[in-house]
Amino acid sequence: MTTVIYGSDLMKTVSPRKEATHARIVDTAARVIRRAGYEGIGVADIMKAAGLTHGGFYAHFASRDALIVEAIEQAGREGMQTLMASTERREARGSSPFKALVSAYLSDTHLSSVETGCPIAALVGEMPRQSEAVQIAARRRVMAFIEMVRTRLPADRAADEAETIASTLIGTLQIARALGDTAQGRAFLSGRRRHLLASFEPGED
Amino acid sequence: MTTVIYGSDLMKTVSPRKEATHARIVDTAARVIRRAGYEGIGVADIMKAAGLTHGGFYAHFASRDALIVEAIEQAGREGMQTLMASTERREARGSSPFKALVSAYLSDTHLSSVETGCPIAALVGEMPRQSEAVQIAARRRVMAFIEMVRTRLPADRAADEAETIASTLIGTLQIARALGDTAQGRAFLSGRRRHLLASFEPGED
DNA sequence: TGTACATCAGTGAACGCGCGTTCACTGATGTAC
DNA sequence: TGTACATCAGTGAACGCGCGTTCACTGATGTAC
Repeated sequence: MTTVIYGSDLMKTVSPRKEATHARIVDTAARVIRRAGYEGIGVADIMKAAGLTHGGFYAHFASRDALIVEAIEQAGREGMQTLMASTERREARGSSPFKALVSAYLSDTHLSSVETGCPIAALVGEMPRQSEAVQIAARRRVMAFIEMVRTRLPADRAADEAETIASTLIGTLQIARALGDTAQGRAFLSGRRRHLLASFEPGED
Repeated sequence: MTTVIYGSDLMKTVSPRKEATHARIVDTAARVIRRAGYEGIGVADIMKAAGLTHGGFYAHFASRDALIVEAIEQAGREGMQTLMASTERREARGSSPFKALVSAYLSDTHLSSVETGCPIAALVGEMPRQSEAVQIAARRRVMAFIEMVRTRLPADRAADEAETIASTLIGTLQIARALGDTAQGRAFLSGRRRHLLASFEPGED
């Protein structure tokens, strides 16, 4: 009778070399999964992109699904960091926290950089079709995103507006990307950006 | 030198029986594609579900991709009809056109019925990865949805608000579905529904 | 410091399977006289 | 109305291919004395 804790490294010591390789595979997968989707992430392709052969995969992960779980967590962390960096640059230039967030999320840069951008916008539609373990990891990312939006809401807004704003941001980016990284997609995005910034905090900044 | 018009039946007469079979395959595909995604739609599975064997497929479609194009068009028509029916029932009970639309789109019924619901919410995230022909068909559905929202906007709202509302509706439904057809997903959905209905047309109806 | 051995990360061939597509065919339906 | 033939919708075996996974192996790194 043993207790198994998924994703934990309890009772196992891993060499620094193996740890680095593992991180390299996950980093690669975190990029590929956003570009190509849950079904576009193949074991052999990922390993090749990480400079390895496919046979070694199962020394690092119990299954393809286990990699996907780690890839989502990594993509979530990385996407949030990138977004925060972009948001803070805008704040430094004088935007309010909320406006900085909206214009960072709905920026042309974010439109083009699917691989390094928000994994929720890239993957939310496919989430209901994933295994339970993957869904749990993905839901955590959704909740984290909503909480981040909440911390940046203007003071006069009700806290439960965060969920609606989060939905709007994600839906808008997805539609803009569906229209293409073209004049049409960029026009859609900038129209929504202007409109959202104007409807919140009117007359300010 | 001949002019080929894709998707057209020009110069070809098709028997009523074959036409009916064709429609049956497309109907099946339009449901499966919303549930299982672009990659979840397999030639053999679709044919089996339509009561046929897979070999006959290519008498009806030039390729799997050609089926997908027709499936999107069918899903778009069907999803829009279903939504309009549900919206009009709400109008008949006294809702404004806009409120009726929002509460129909963000209804618990729509949350559960992926197979017969809005194909944009089901598929928009995968659109950028599709063939050009599929993307064109899908973009047309997106534009049609936005135009439908526009016709139902409250009189005091700027016409360009339709794009933002459409994005919010689609993003909200997707996130609710990602949270699951459970208490959590339904709570998310009803919270957004209430919030949206309150923020538009405040004090009315 | 040097030798002998154990451990371990990564290799590459092989597996079974399901996919999209092709094609020779069959049996039912439609047409000509 | 009946017969002979042509057309045509759908069948089912077969194809080449790429997938996730397994496994015996190799060569490099670490450890003991």
